[in-house]
Amino acid sequence: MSRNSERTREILLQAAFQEIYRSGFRGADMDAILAAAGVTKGALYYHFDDKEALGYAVLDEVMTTDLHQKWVQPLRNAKDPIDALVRIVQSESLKREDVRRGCPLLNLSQEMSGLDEGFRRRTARLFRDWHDAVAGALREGQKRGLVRNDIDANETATFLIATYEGYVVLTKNSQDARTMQSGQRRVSGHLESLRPARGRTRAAARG
Amino acid sequence: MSRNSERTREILLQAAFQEIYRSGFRGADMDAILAAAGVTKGALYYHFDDKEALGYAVLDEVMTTDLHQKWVQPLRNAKDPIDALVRIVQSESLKREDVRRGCPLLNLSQEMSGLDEGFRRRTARLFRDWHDAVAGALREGQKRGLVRNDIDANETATFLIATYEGYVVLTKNSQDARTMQSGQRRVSGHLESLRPARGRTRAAARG
DNA sequence: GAACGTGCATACTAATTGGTATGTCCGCTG
DNA sequence: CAGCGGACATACCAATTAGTATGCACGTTC
Repeated sequence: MSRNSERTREILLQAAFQEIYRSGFRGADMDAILAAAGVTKGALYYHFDDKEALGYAVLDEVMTTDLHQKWVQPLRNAKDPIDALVRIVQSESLKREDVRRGCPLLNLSQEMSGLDEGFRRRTARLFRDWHDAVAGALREGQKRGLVRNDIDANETATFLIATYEGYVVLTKNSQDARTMQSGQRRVSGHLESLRPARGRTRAAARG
Repeated sequence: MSRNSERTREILLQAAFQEIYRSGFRGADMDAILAAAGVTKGALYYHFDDKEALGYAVLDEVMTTDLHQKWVQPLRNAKDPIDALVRIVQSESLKREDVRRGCPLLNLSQEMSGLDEGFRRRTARLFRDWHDAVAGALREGQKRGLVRNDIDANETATFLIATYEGYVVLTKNSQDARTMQSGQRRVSGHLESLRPARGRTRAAARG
């Protein structure tokens, strides 16, 4: 039954993602993953060579998919990129559990990027995908006159992601959703400031 | 020999800080700390009850001191708070090793704040000290006409720290100092924009 | 100078945990 | 229907590592 095999693998990946999200990669307990997945070690080590390979697969498959669903796809062909960005930022969950656990990508990057080059390359790729989705949307908006032309799309995308993630970090620490709300207002406000000055002005000072 | 006792304790704290900075708290190897400190287990467990107590002491003493030296003291009685803030931001090390390891406080907060309330309270206290130092400097600058009055010192301080730390996170992941340089320009630029509009404004950020 | 407590060294314990070796069910193929 | 390999389950191993038990040097005190 090769079909159940794929299903088992997927269940393991999801369980591994949750466990890693809870405890970090090094703190993730293989037995806890197995218990959550409802399988045993034989199944896990049949599908994955070792813990590292499982972690890599979680990044390559689960977290890549989540990032694309949350950021890449909504920005691709968005009617107005700034509207779309504001919508995504405002949709950030403020539930206690989500606030306390923070951003899965940030967590994993922060924990592993200095220790394991395989993890670093993968998290870097996801951050780049994220950055490229935002920067591409901004550039597309510039072409269509929806975004000011005097800003650098790449630098602005990095700034937006840095600020956003910075607030996620502070919120995870304070465990106070108001920190994140403040961040949402700030980032949304900055996004609004990227709209072209309605009326005239096409050539502003280039920073 | 009570004097050597204090010295041993301090050496242990410094070694523990370095090891935790390298490997995280849970990844920190007690034996590695002992080797670096040049003492043995008897000494460590004489001064600290367990690993958790050692971690708490590192936060309460080593990291608190570092934060105060880098942020709190330079901002206390600074001639111009914005000048002082820009100076601190620009002084961030761009050396490969420092870039790769990121911010000690952020690392520890990120790793432990969701898992251990003792760690969370301590990192939250440090973030609050940091925030209060920045916000206090901004408020003092407002009183003295060196900072715009139409900004909220608390919200601005949180924004500055979030953005700064966000760039640190991205830099740690990309391992490219240019990311941090971009962040320094952005944060410095924002700091300059906080000066009161007085006649001509908009001093450019120093490259 | 003998007792004593501080400050530390050494050797050991025990639990956690990633990984392996082996067995087995079962559907498919020849 | 024989047997063969894919897809697991079970039991075990071995290394790491936080923590403990004990011993001892040495200066201080009475």
